[in-house]
Amino acid sequence: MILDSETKAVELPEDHGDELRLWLRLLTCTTLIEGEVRGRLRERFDVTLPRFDPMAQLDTVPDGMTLSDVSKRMMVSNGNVTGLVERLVESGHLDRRTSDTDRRVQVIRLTKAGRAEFRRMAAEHQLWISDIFSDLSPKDVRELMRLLAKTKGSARKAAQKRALQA
Amino acid sequence: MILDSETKAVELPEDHGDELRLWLRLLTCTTLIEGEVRGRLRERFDVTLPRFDPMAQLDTVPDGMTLSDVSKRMMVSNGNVTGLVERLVESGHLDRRTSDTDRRVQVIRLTKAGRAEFRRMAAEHQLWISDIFSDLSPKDVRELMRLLAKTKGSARKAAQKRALQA
DNA sequence: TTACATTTCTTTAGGCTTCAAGCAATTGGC
DNA sequence: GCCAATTGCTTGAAGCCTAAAGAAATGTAA
Repeated sequence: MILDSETKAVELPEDHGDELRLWLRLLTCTTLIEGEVRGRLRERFDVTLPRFDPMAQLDTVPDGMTLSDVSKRMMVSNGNVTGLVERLVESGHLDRRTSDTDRRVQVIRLTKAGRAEFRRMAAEHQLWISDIFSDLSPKDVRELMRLLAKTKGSARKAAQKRALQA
Repeated sequence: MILDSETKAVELPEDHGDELRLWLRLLTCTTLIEGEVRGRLRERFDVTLPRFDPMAQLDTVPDGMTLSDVSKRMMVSNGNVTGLVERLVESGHLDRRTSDTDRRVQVIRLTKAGRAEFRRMAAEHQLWISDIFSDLSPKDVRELMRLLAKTKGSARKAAQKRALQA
């Protein structure tokens, strides 16, 4: 604590460089891994990462979910999902119908073929990820999980704070 | 170690779920923070994140760099940078000229106005980042830096391995 | 009921991004 | 010198993405 001549606490201009460097490193890691996954998906299955993602969400449930659910889970805009789903329905991976109880709602789910294809891709995908992280010990993985959970919480809090101001 | 009836080592089907969960959490953190930064840049300065990024790269050097340098540092495609730079030159933030010694090379740098505007944005940007990570202790930050460095190395190694196969 | 707000999804405009192909300049053998 | 390979960048096609506006259905409350 620094005190000025009148013995009041004074704010020192803090250094925020560490956090910035941390953010840049986080971004580098994600970009690197995402690019690697994107490339392998294209090479191996001729599919794009944006097409893979909604299928991954839908594979976690048996009876489909709404467009809003998918867009929230993927953290992308609604309009984006509309287009992605359109193409995935077109290609036969997804099935789409209007909800019986609320005609605004579109329920989408994997077709049988879509789920089968996704499962094949997901199995390899998981091995790639495991390979990408292979230098990390189990302890590293646990510790990283913990710190990223903390980061996620902190980021959400900051986002919340801004949302309330607006 | 598991041995089968003939006393040879046997591979157990390993569980790779932890790494997958780690990757998803990493991705969530990045998406969350990126969205937050994007939103604040737009609100506060009416600028997009993709326009901010090349300026950040160019602010680190006094005399500009080549398009290739920017694209490598940003880890995006060459064609992408061509378009971004085009718009930033258009808006007066960047200055662009052909190299004297190699006429294929385009050297770009911040204009005086571009640098001034970037510095204003960067100062706030750093505070946002600091705010976003504010729940993390200095020790957390150091530890996360260390683990992400390890992750980066591991990912690069995996990418390298694949590049050699192709 | 009527009016208003909210929710869900689509549409539009504009910009971002990749991949692949292609052009021009340079470099490195020979 | 000459040719082939490489390097630096641009272009074109397709798809991805957001923000904002709008349409349709539902919820709420006088």
